[in-house]
Amino acid sequence: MSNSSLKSIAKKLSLSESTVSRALNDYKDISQSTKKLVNETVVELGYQPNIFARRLASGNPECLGFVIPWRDGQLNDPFLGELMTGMSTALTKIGWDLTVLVAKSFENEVELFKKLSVSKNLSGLIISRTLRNDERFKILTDLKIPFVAHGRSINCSNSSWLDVDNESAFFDMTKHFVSLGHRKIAHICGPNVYNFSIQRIEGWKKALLETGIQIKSEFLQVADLSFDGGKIAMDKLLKLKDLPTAVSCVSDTVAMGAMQSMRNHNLSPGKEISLMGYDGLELGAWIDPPLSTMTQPIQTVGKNLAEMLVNLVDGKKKPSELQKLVCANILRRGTDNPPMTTY
Amino acid sequence: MSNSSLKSIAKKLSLSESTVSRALNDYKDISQSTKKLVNETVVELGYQPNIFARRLASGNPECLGFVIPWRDGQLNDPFLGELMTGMSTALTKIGWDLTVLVAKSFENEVELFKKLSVSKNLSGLIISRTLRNDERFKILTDLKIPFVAHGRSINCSNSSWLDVDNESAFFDMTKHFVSLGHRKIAHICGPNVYNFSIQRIEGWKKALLETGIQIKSEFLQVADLSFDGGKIAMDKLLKLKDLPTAVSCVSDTVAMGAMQSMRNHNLSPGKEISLMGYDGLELGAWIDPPLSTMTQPIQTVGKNLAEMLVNLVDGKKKPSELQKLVCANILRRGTDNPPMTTY
DNA sequence: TTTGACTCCGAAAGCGTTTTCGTTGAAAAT
DNA sequence: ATTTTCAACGAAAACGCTTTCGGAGTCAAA
Repeated sequence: MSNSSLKSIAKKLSLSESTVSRALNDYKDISQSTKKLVNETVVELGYQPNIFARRLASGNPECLGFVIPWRDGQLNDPFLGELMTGMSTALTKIGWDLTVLVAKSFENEVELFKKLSVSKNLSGLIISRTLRNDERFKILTDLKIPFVAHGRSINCSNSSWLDVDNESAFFDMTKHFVSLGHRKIAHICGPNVYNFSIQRIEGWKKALLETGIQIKSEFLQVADLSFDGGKIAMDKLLKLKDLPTAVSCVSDTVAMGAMQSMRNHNLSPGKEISLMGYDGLELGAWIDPPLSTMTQPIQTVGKNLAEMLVNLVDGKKKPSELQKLVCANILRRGTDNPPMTTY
Repeated sequence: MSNSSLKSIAKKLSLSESTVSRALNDYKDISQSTKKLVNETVVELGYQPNIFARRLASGNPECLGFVIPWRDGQLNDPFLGELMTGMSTALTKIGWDLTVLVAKSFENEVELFKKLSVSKNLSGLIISRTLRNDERFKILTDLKIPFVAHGRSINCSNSSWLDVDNESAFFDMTKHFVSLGHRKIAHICGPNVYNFSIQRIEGWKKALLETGIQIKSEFLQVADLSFDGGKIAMDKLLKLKDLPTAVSCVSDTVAMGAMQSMRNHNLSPGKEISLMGYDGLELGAWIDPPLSTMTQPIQTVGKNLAEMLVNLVDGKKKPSELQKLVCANILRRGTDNPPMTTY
């Protein structure tokens, strides 16, 4: 039971090991009847292949690496669990493994890539937190390491990626404010090193443009992707003579900082000024008032990322053929309301 | 460079592969001089061993599995990233891998254990979210799978674990309230299926006992480990004729629910009633007023967990010799203050 | 009848390590 | 001078699977 090998199955069926192996791997030069026979004895003996022998012989590590994002020291990504669960469930189905890698810095990450390219311990890599101009795309491509990125970059057209449609998400959010009656809609964006920052700004702008609202440059504030960043940015907005009635925030964290700033100015979030975040953090529901936001199906994203990478490794698809955009959805909680005075 | 093997090193040094292998593994029947020579050519050729060949031959997977906690559907554990980073950094040092496993249910988890015990793909397991009476301890022991638990259980004395000293943490928290002048100190605990719930209650009780404060049963409220759970529990506390002046909460999440309840009753958290959470969630600092809490060094915990398991796998220690208690520290933010009226 | 095509399977050579066991030569002991 | 000891290394068999190649057998086409 515990130590069943190809040999034991072969002996039991009076077949050769190679036939059994090819039967298990669904080779076409094995008859259906023996395949059936082999599969039956496999379950009977509780056979599980030795993955290390298989990986050694086949040259395929059957193992995907997920590079834990390190930037900003913001390791406490609440989505990691869900994301990795999605990946893992997709992989266990086909008997592959998911291993995690950490890089403490950019240099560290590149060094890790180089090591991997010679050791070939991993079939492919999933990277995340992509930058506007992310060198990793070129580096990994040059090193011939198959990878798919969670997020896009300026130079990702020949690579494989999965991303949220940031632009349409913030287009939708802004349009939502418009439909509530808002006309003075500000946006707190993130640092422009991040690709999604730029795209989210674009979505906001596009919605205003389409609605015929003039884009006022003072209504666009850059913030660090942190609570304090959001607070500082909102402070600036509140110094304007002509205040916005709604604020679209690049992330929930930033939005919560913005809410803090509003309270400091004796304003009630969602009352004098509406606001929305992005990410769908659960904790946004725990504050008062609960933060409206936008969500995405993280677990599905993880599953897709893994599946895309497997297809890439198997050579079934080219990187440029594996690009996927998913949608975010508005989650109304409490901070998106009609303006108090209509203009 | 890319395809250097033991053979290439052996050829270059006019040694046999076996000698090179033993030199690399620091066998004592290899002279210091050749060891030095081998190690030099290793860096020169950029040699990296094929881990699959090594794992096949040695029979040691050199790979640890981390079972992602699934209970409560509460996958969004903000600590996962840090925890796994700690584990991974400890493992990369010795060339081991960390792979993640997910189980959707208890049955699913047991099934996974059984598979692992025959496939032997992993050297050992790290489990977390331990229950008061956690069957996994016995199951894994019976299956002879080396493991270390993040958290204790009633039957863990012969197993390896690492846990926070929950009792002294809540002892400290309660004593802290006492030193601020509080005498009416309630505790919102978690479901008693969790081991830490019981221990935290003990800490609270012990501190009251030592201070000579009578323990009132109505000052102990059970709550689900969620925002809503905390809210409901606090609602009950606020129905008492004799209100507490301080509330010790089993977790930050619960504490935030409690704060919501207080606001609903027109009470300001940290003013009429002080309260503290536990976990050190960053977001506790983002709300108003910022939540006082207790923290622990998660990354170190992850590192320790991995190191303990490696020692266990190597057979250097017995499970019962690998048990570690770490301390949590008070983090004052804003909700722990002296009582408004002294008694 | 011969040739060819096709199906199904076995033999055997890997994959790159580890590890046991035996051997060699030199130094130490007798 | 002979034996014993010991340090340092090589030979070779594993580890359990994959994959190429060729061969046997069957059947239809020539």
